[in-house]
Amino acid sequence: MLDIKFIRENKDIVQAGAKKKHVDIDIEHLLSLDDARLKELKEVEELRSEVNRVSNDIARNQDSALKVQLIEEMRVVKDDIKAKEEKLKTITEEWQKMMVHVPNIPDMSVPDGESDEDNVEIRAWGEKPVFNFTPKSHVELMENLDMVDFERGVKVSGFRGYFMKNDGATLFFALWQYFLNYFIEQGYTPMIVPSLVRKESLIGTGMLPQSEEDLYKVGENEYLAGTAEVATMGYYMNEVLDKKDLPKKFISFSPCFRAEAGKHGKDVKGIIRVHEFFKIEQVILTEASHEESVKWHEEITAHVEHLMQTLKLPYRVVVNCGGDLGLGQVKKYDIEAWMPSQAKYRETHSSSYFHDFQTRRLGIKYRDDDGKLRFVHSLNNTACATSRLPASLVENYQQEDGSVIIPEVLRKYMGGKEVIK
RNA sequence: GGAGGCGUCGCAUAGAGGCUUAGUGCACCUGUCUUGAAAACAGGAGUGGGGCAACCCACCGUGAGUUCGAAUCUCACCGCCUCCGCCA
Repeated sequence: MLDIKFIRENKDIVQAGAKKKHVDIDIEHLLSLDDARLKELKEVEELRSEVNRVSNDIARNQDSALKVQLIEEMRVVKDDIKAKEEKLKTITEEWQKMMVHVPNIPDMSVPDGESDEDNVEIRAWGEKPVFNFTPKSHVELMENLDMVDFERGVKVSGFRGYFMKNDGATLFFALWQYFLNYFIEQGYTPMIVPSLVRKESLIGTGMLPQSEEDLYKVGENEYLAGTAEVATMGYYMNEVLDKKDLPKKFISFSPCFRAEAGKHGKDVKGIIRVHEFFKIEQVILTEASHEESVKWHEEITAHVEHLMQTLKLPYRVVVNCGGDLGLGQVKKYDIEAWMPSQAKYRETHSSSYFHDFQTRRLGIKYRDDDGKLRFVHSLNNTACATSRLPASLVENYQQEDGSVIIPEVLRKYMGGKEVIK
């Protein structure tokens, strides 16, 4: 959510930002709606003020005939208030509906473009492996090594269901351990967070109302979150933090659920696109400064790049174009790991910053040195998404006989094992 | 699941339709005093919104309602506590 005052003072910038994100919204109309809202608000407040004043007079006055007269007068004013309040409510609801659809303004450095096709590579790392045989897909490799069972996964869980087993299961655990330990060393607070969340955190993070179809709804008010970001951001909802405690750095683990509506034909095979997976997520809350946000954005991206390098997985970093940004995102990098069987990079991490877009909705503030309350800035980046990361890993580390070498850094978490065969 | 009790300004408490647009204590900020601090004394101080301003409006878990007037009464919801049951 943007501040209405900010929108008012920067309507051209906000409108241009929406255009860059390919979001269709009429800021001029929002502002005329706001004018109407303020006009009604003023009228209602003036009437309420009158009622307050006269009510006090009634209480203090001893003349009972005058009291009766005043009460009668107030009865009329009250009806007037009721009618005006009704009107104000209607306008305010329409205003709010529009406000939650106003996108955050993308950074100057975000390239123009419509979809992920238009994202721009800014750097690539690692030697893509050269095979003197045709590389197998992670599906074939994992099934042959009995690391995964899709058939029974579908039997039990439905479309896109899967069981991880044997070295497939321990590989997940190994990655979690390795990533978690690294981030704890970096001063992050480890958390296991709920996936079952109420609406507030989803609206607060900007997942609702736009992306309702991507979520599983499991109750009147409860949904299954698609990322640990949701509950982690909800953690400090409606709280005031101490500036000296900033930045807050969380490394959060949770199951993640994605309905993947409208993507039935995409990535049907394998564990690239599934309805249920696990994720370790970085979440940062920092003071309200663009420079701080940019600094942390580079840092949370660098952490992941470092880990990819220690795993010796070839990857590239792209800067997402305007059309591929979420509603609240100012700028986003995707880190894409090399998938030999597809001969292309696939997104494994997504690193973004939001300024105070999320925290304004969630009510997460801190008291600044000048004594003013400000909304903190928020950022997040994937640390480790299992299943996508292990899918890339087995493909890059495969050998001609179908076995998979375990990256050195993970071996200690897999009982010293060097090869899955 | 059953039965009771309770959600008040950072914390702790008072308040039970109009001397409460919320009192008191602790903590906090500013003075006086002091070499400095502590103590004492005096004053200040919540959040959001509107207005150039004086000032006005809203907020006592959330949302509806009764009333000229609601922290206070009614209803629903959310949460917490105690006991019982069930499960681990």
